[in-house]
Amino acid sequence: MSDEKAQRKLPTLESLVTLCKRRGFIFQSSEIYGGYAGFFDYGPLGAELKKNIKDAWWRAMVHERDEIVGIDSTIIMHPEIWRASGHVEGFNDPMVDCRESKKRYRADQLFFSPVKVDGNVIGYVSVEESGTMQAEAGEKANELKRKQAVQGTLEAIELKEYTEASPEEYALIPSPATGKPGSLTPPRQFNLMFETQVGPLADASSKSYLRPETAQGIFQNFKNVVDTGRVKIPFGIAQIGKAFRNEITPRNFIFRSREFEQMEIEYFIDPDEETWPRVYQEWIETCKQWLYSIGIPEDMVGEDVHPQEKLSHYSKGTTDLTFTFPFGTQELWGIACRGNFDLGQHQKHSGKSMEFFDEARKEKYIPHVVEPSLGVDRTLLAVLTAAYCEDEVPNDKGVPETRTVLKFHPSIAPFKAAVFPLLKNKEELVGTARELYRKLQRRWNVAWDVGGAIGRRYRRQDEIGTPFCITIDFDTIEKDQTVTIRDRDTTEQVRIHLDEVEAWLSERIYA
RNA sequence: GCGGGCGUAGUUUAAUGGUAGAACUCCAGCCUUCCAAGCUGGUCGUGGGAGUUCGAUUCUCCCCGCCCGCACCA
Repeated sequence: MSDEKAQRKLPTLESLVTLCKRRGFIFQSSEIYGGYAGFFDYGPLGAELKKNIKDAWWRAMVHERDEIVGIDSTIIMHPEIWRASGHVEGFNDPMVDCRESKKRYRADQLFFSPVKVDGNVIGYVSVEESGTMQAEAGEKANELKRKQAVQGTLEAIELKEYTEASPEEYALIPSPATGKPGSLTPPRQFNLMFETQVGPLADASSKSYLRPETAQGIFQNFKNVVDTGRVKIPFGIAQIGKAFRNEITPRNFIFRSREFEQMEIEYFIDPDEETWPRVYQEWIETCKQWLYSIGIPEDMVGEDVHPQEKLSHYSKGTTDLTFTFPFGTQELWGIACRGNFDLGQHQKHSGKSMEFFDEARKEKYIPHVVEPSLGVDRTLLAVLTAAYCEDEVPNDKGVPETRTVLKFHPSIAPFKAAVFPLLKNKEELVGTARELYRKLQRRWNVAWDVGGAIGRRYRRQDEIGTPFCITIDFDTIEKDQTVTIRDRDTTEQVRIHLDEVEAWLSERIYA
């Protein structure tokens, strides 16, 4: 496995961006107006690919499972939902910049204290939040006293959050990085939720938000699904939809954008302590298997288990499935055990019971939840990264030429097959090819190409990841009704009878 | 948000204070019996805005976007 990984040649991000533009997968949004950072549009092929990924997920997670149902909730929801979920608070981290060291701190993780000697303030110290920050601050205070050669008794350091500093103190508090006062900015708000207003009057009471995650649409409908969906614990609710985050720095193409699409499941389970670890592990495995099923190689997928101390207070465990992107190994799929935090919060804020009556146990409880959360755009980028391949194929003169191929799994390829008449100026070839094309089109998205030499058409299809190219030649119409089917990855051809094409494709597309 | 670099057609690139040129791609036609062949023709460009100038793609400023690093990522 590690050998395979070492040999795998990752494409550069640039080569992916260029190909996506050239072949109509992904365009920068608002390009004719100079672009708009953090927003991307999907072109004809990208839209197909994205839809195929979503369909594959929905089929595997909803249709092929008895205990998961789907919903489709609104993007704009009651603003109280975001207070209950913690996003109004948590998405509003005040940040502090150090002008000198160019470092940035979260204001609630930066602490300061005046240094007092015999009741006189001789200066300030600051430290970053840590287990040893009290001792650290004490040392810095001692040093300050020594430097200033002040005599007297150093008073106890009382650390306070930087957010509690007064405007006058901002100028006196040193940066932890430089130790010099006056280089820190006041705390500034970074609101990561997009705001909007509902109704034509823009005032405080009309303020609303574009959802920063689809999950709350699920929690918010928990009672509705329980009351109407004939579900029993354990069961899941799935949703695919757009979400919006005002990222400070959108980067890495579609990896982190401001408008993106999520595929999320909230999987509701028994709150006892035995259930969640088992379900959690099952989900990690299920998610991995699904990634493999759409053609993502096992050696490009990793696990990042969050250490206990980094978990939020309500979380019992979080594991990220990671992927080796051109810009590094990054989070793809987050699987989190969120306990009953979300439903509990909504019960508290809405005043409506979120309890579930468990027939088997004859008791009521707020279910706990395991949340596998996956980004559609990130998955698409992972698929592109894994599929991109440059190899060498001899041209008609036998000279090797570079060939760019997207080796998509047939089930998600934008076109499942392409149909060509060998020559476009022979009516019989074109007519027969057209018939086959029409027939296959009823079942799949199929490409049609008559332009230029046959080799060019093959290469074009290679670049957009069409797994099979079917060519109608003179044998088809004059001899035995056979066609050639050329394989994208090997460039090898087989001849099969015209009537067998559909079954032949079907076997390989759904394999 | 900070620092650095960059911005000429879809792509790669040339040139200039005075008509922006090419190759490949793409489109059309001819030709072509299986891997980007050939011939003919065609479309498409100086990121946007101000300023200096008789004249700016070129010089200056602002904005936008992209890339790299830092920071951020509930």
